[in-house]
Amino acid sequence: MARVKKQPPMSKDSLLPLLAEHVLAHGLGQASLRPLAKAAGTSDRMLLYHFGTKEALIADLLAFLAKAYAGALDAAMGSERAHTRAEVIARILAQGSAPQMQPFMALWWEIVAGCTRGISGYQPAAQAMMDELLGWLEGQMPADDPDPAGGARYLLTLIEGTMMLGAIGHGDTALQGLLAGGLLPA
Amino acid sequence: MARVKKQPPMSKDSLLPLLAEHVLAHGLGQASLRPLAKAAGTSDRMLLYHFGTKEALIADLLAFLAKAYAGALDAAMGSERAHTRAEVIARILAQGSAPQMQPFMALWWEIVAGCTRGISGYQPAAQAMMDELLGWLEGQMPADDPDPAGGARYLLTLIEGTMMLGAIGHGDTALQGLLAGGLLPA
DNA sequence: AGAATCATGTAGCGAGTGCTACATACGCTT
DNA sequence: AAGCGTATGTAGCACTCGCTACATGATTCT
Repeated sequence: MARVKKQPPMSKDSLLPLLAEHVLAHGLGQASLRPLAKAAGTSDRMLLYHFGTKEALIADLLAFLAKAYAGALDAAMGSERAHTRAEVIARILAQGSAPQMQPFMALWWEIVAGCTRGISGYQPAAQAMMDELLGWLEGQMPADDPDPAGGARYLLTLIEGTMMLGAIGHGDTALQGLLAGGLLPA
Repeated sequence: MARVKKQPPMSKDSLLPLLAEHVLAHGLGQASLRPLAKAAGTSDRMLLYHFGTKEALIADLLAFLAKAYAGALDAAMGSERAHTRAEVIARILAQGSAPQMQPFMALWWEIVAGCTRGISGYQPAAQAMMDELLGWLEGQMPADDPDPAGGARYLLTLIEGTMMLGAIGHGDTALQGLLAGGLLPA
């Protein structure tokens, strides 16, 4: 008789992608155990069995999302360097508004808000994501840039400011600023 | 017989400052009716009586907070202009980390997150606050600045990026960036 | 004075929350 | 085969959530 392996054994590793998908789609703030469990095809009971606590689950989930973000960045990143700082900015802004990055952007501000409230697990994830982005930026800096490390940090600051202004519907303001700073082609 | 005016008549206007205080102290995400009511010395019943709905209450509250933020900015702002863009940045960063601004900063990221999730009432409040800050910045630009309007937007973008990186514990990164951009004294 | 409107208190509803107790099936070791 | 630890289902607890029904003082209008 064909033995049916009813369940491939369900572990943190098998659950996290499904949980991440749900959180990316529906937000971190409203994520409660039962909807999360439903999205992962299991029960709240099982989530707590595997993660111990909702708090621990969220912490694990954020760490997973940070890794997922790194992967998405890798996938979206072009390999050849840019020639000017303006070109770097243009690329990353284009990439930041790409559809597959949109859920991450929505999640990002929830994570930042969580950081300021001191919720455990948020800050490490946020820092990991920023480290990743900064690393990518450094790799993208023009070969002849006089100060690639400082320049990358400068651009990162501008980019994050632009993203925030975009999030609240002030994107024009940021673009005008970048223009005035000579960081966008006129 | 001395007639006791038991209650000065409790209206939206009298409630909002107390509600705002509670939200600034404890965060917007966790704000639920009963704790809010307790902070305002009344009951959830009465909050709904005056505001109709929690959603309406939050919208009113955000509008009130935007005005309060404008007031706090006015109070904190020096009247004389700066002489260089770097000086403008230094002033606003100092002012942004002032103690009386701290609760607003904590609240700010919750509002941004709410904007990205499309929650009603968040975006107008966020835009009002940014308009206020941008207005202040324009007034602070050096008198001999070649492009005060564009420059203010450029600085605003940098400042908001710096604030965000500071919020997640990446403040050093932003400062190094500003340094590399020539916007901080070395 | 009587009536109507406003303001407030008490009590509760139905839904959702994180989490737990208990029972029980499965697979492995001995 | 016996026993045992791991994985899972069922039920529920105590609590909070936004909100509402109902009653009742207080104020104002006619």
